[in-house]
Amino acid sequence: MSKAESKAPKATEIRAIKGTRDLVAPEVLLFQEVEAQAREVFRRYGFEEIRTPILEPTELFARAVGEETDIVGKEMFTFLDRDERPICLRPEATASVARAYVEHRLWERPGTTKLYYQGPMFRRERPQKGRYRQFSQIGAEVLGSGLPQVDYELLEMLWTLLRACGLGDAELLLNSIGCEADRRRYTEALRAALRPDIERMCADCRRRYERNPLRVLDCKVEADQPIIAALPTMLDYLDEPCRAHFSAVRTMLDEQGLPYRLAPRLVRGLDYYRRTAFEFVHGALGAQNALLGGGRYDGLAQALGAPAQYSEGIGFALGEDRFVIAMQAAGRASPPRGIAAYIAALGPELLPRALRLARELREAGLAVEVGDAQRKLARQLELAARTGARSAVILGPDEVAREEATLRELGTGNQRAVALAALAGELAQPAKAKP
RNA sequence: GUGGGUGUAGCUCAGCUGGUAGAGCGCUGGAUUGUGGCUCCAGUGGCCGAGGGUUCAAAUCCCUCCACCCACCCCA
Repeated sequence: MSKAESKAPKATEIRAIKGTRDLVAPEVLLFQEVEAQAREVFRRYGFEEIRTPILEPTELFARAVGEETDIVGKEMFTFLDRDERPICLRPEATASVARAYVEHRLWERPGTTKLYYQGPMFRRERPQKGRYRQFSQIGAEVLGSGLPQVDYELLEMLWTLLRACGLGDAELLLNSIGCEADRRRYTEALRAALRPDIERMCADCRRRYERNPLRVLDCKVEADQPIIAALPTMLDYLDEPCRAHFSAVRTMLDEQGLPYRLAPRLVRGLDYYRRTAFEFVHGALGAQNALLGGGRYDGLAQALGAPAQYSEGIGFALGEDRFVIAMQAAGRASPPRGIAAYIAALGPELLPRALRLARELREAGLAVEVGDAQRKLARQLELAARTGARSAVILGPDEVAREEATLRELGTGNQRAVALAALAGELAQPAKAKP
């Protein structure tokens, strides 16, 4: 290459779009881990997977999540399709699941509908720790039952999942935000209680006072706290059915010994929530401390076209990106690569034999890596050790002449001659012994 | 959308009051012929985020822009 060429201006590097990122090892292994644990736990609780489109009509979220919410109002990636219809990248999946529930009349199938999902969601917010414009959620929804026991079982399932992932030290915050009428009465009560003090509160609270007084409750400004502490609590405004429902859920949690903290100030941001609302928080997450949130949304399915008697629902969404941060903070290590054997052939003329051996071992179910046969043995062994292989299979002219290989355990350095035909069996042993 | 912080080799960072760049790790090769994780040696690699200004001279001072991070709002 000439100097002129090397000095040519470099094309500007193409980079991932703001708020999106590439996930590679070791991080991606933890994502796989959460997903695997979730699948297993969900299976035990009778959930089946649903895969809904990433693209949806914008209208769906406007109707289900609420026109006035931040998510719909300013955070959706929405655009006009070629036929001029507004479509968007889904900002969450509960609305999609409810849409599918209605579209396929899933209530006509026997039993309660229990569905889980996993996949990317999109919100156009300013990125920060644990918050991305494309992020992954795992969630589950129970549709067609309003029994308190369903709420209880869902929370129990979540505790199981958290523990399986090493996050048993998370905290469950629990509240009931009542039904629509309760919320209206409470909102009025809040406004009335705030009226004398509102001028002394922070600018955000003054704005919330107008738009959504419930939000005043989770204001973090120190000076406002005494005022907030004196405000009436939602729980005093629940009507009898809502109060009974909430009390039944709490009784079950107490009976079964599952911990939670009553959080009368916990408010959910999406319009469709009713009654039970919850959040699991974890200390490792900085400002975005919600690992997972959810609640009951009776009536959502009806708003999308389901018959009233089948429109009860409850679900949650778990932020995988945040979950993984918490797992790392909890010292959860990524699982090792698990290469069973690294084949080191000595010289290019032995490469075909090495490839054949690798093929046989792989057919036997073993993870195998083949080294560069032109490199000297020391180098190949070094790479073998550093890629995390459990053992090296040395294939030199001497060994091959006897239809053998030298099997070297990389942890201990012990090695011995093994017949090529017996290698698969030998390599499979330690894997079985592993916990 | 608003605030604050940071931008120097692939990564983590040094470069004081201006004189066109360094370390550690990594990567490549070597320390006699087939044995790694240690050590030693050598090599590789940077228009010092971009553009403009001040100056004899700028990674270092000034301005603008951009990117990333953190926080607010809100949420998973």
